[in-house]
Amino acid sequence: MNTPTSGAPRRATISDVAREAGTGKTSISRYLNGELSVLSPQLRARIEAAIERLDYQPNQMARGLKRGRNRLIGMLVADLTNPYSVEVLQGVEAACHALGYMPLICHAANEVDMERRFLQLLTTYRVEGVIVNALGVSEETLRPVGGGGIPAVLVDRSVDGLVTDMVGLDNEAAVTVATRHLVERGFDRVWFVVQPFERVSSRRLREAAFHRALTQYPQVSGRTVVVELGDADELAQTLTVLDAEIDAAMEERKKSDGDVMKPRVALFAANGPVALALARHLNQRYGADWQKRVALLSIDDPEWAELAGITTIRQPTYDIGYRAVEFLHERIDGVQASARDCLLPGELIERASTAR
Amino acid sequence: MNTPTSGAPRRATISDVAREAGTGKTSISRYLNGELSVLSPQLRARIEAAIERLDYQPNQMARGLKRGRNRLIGMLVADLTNPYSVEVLQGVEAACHALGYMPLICHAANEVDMERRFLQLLTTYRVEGVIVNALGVSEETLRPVGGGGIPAVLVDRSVDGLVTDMVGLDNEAAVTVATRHLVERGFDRVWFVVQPFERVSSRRLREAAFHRALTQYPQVSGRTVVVELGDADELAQTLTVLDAEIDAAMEERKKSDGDVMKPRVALFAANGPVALALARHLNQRYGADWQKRVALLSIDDPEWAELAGITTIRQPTYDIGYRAVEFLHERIDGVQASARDCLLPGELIERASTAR
DNA sequence: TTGTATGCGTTATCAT
DNA sequence: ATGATAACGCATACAA
Repeated sequence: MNTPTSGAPRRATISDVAREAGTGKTSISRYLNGELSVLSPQLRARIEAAIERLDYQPNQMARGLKRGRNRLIGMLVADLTNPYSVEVLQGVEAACHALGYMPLICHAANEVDMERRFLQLLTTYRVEGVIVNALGVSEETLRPVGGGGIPAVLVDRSVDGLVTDMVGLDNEAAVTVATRHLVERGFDRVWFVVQPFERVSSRRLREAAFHRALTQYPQVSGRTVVVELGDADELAQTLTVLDAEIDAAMEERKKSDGDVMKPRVALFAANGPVALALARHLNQRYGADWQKRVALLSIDDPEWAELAGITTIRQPTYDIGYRAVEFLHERIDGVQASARDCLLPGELIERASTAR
Repeated sequence: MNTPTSGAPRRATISDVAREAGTGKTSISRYLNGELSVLSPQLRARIEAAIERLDYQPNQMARGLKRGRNRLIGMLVADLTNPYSVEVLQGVEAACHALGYMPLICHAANEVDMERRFLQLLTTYRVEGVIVNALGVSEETLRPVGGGGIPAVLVDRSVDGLVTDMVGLDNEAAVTVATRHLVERGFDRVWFVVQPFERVSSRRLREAAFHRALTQYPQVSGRTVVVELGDADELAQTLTVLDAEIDAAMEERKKSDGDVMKPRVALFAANGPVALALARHLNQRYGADWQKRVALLSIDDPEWAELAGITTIRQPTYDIGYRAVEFLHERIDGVQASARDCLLPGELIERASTAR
């Protein structure tokens, strides 16, 4: 019977090492912090040996306590379920690695309570800064960071009343490119599908950009549909209006001499989760060949997009995360610039859905 | 011009509060730790006010240092890109919340170096335990945990030579059910597709279970195909043998009087990532209606599975994460049982791909 | 009921 | 070149 040997045998401390090496703690500390030049080779060797023997590992907590900085930064993610977040995270991790930080990843799981709780928690752990992908609901819950609190940089969305650095997609450009693409491909009815956008800056920006872009193409009719994800039934309900439109377009095509196989209606999903919801719905309603009736284009480029063959705007997620940490790093080092916005360009990935 | 006000104004300490409230630090400490009964209402009020005024928040680092426990546990994830991991994570988070832990999430991104580095890092931060979804490559890198080190519980896979609790899917049962399902649905050529499995226990178990299950059905021909994900070209290369088999089966069907629309070949993906790779490949080679030629069944039930209509075995991911933390909690509390394995049952989700 | 003193594991200051 | 010693912010044994 295998019994994991128990009872943490209390880890060695710096004092233990000092005793083992027959010297004072100061020298050990010096050794640990790379002040090698001031140590005699012999002492240095003894220390090395002692550390080895005791398998000593310095206690970061104690270090942080003394120094006043613990190299911890918080990363608050709204929804890890969204591939976008995970990709950003990879950029964050890479940058942290490069800059010597340890990211404390927190997952709010789309719950405002969680967001608040984690922010508070991060604060008590004295992280040196936070990079937050906010739910965007209330500036109130973000009170501890930014302005008066610890340095913060926002990702993807900004929060009203909170003045901080932020890095995200250049929504205006992305939406413009995407819309033009649809028009050029011959779609004359474009529906922009988005979650409730009043309180989330990126959604709001995208929606606004969509309408602005449309003014360029008077021959195209466009509209915004707001969907509340999460409840599949309610979603289907909301989308009946869309279904009707699609059916109508198909009828028209059949009557005229148009190419029935080429859809005129395009759905423009404001982000990946919306796109997935749409694809599921359409797939269920029209079957596997739903793309013959509607085109689907989405901001965000999740893994399944290629499989489904939908056109997307891929965000520079990795860079977004990386830049965010760089910004934060500067702030932590005390840089005193005014709040900066870093807008990175997206990339149009054209796939079968909107092909000629 | 908005300039984020700078220079952390040094957070208030317990001493500050004591001074502000005109008392000693002990009382503050008592207040913080809920020893309210021992405080006079008046003092208590003064403390409350002082804390409020100074916006005081206890320093967890210092707390942990003193107490010897910081309520931190490490969560080492092999690959956050895999929806499985994220789902497990949600269970972990919920359990942590319930039990008063703060999970320190680390993402190894499939890199052994990262795994080692994070383990080391977690150790220096003196986490009270770790739950690890190991890469499984080497027991060596996991040396600091388990047996002699800090309490650990493994998720999804165990590691040779490392004796610890582990919780994951009941692979044997899952594969048995899945295989039987395929056979009952009339597939007589089943390919089990899996990543290199020698060193990853869950893959190994699944592969073995597949062959064991097959012995029940002599009329079915089955084989294992090993694929190395990540390199699409090499993958396609490897799968040519599969393509040939599929084509051949189709030919046979055409010649005989069988129903050409019903595939006889089924692919059994050992996990979600493999399934996605397969779907992409097939989609590219045979077009959107590839499911008419091959069926696809997968362990893991990612979001896109429903969209694609493939049959899956859904893992009880949330529970896995939750149980893992519970196990860890017991270990931290000093429970001295022998290493436990917790095998949770999967659930067959039948979709169009394998429908009659 | 309240406060004092000591120590957790480190680093920084100041001697030697 | 090396080593006492005093903090860091907090909790606790003990005294009052």
